[in-house]
Amino acid sequence: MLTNHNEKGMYSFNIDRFYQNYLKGPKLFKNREALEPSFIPDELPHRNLEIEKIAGITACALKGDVPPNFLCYGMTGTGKTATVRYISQKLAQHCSNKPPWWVYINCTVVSTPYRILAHIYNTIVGKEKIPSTGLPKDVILKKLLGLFDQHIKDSICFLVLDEIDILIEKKGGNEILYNLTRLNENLDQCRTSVIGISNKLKFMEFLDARVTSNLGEEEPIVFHPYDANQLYDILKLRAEVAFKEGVIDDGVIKLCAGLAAKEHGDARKALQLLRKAGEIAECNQTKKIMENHVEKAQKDIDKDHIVEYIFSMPLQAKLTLMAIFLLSKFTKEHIIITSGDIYEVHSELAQIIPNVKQLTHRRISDYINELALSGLITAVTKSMGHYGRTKIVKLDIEFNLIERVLSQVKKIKEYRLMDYKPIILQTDKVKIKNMVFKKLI
DNA sequence: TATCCACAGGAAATCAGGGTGT
DNA sequence: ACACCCTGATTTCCTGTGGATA
Repeated sequence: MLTNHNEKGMYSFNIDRFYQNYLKGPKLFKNREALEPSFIPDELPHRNLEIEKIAGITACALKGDVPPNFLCYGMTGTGKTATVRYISQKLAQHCSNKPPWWVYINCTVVSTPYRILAHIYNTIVGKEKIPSTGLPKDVILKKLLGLFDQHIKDSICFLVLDEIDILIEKKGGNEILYNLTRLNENLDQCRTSVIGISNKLKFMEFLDARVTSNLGEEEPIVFHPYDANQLYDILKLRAEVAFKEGVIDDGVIKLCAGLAAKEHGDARKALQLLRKAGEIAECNQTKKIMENHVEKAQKDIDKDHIVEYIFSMPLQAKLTLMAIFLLSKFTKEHIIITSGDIYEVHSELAQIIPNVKQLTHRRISDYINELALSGLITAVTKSMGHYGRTKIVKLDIEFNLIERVLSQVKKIKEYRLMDYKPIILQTDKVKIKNMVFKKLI
């Protein structure tokens, strides 16, 4: 990422010269898409066992029979989605009559029962026929059944539910899965089959017994993380497609593979690393991708994730983070920040910005948990004995980075919150409490 | 040893904002 | 205009709790 100049205007970036030089520089990429997560290569190394199993389960679709529902487990970047997509391509190639339909549903994006039904319907029709809200669920289900029989006559439709675990956490999740897994009972002309893809191995425990029996007809297929050597093979193949000849050495690919292997063998991450390294090298106008580009890429990716994540949070979550930031900013010693403090400061901030509601303890508590889950902060519940039970919160990423990101948030900039000193910190309340707490810890 | 603090965090209710069909 | 639907954010109500202190 290129640095923007800040409000003090010390650094200014000449975009025209940058583009001119960039165009003059060497071109490293041949086919950048090959490093995208959506890209399906001609072969998937080290997933033979999984491919074999899924092919076995789904083969009967070729003869017009209904494949059983099944599940794929494995951590992010272990090739679950890619394998399923790969199978779908191959199946279509070998189908003599009507190839099966495939509807992909990413449950992080399409995350409610209503929207899943609407998404399936709209995908099959190819148009936005069902509105984003408004109709009763059972009405849509009926419409969908009608559509299946009409539109997919004498064929099979695979419903792929990616990140299916997200669904279970929400209310109505079990119900929609139950409905989807027994669609066939209400269909005459067409048959459906559900493929669930999950990151969490434990998610079956949260399923209803009725759903488990529908979905667990087959042994789940487990995708194990890649090791460094396997990641190397994957990267090597993709790099050959993505980069021009001689642009990247084996050593650099090995480095990417090694770094990604440390993070539970995530192939998606490895590919991202490789692409970013290529982009950095291209920006630097070097002819080859070097190891230092990979190192820089690694740092950039981490930072980009953080920045992107913070920007994507709702305003109230940003203000909660802001409260934590201010608490750590205005206290010289290493102070102990509790959920109570955060609530107080957040309330102050909410009063400064018009049309921002002051939230309850309960809600702030949830936001703190979300921030902790995302890795921006650490929050540990601790009992202070007579002084009650609370959460002790600590910022977990670079102070400067948080400062930089938060200061770009519109409302925070508009109301000059970066320099705001919370009233609670102007009293001795926090200080006194901290003296007691420090002794206890 | 009972007490009591300052919350944690689950469950259900409520509200607002998007929509529908009649 | 009206009754009703779905969703996401938040509130309300609630019970639970670790351990210093009286």
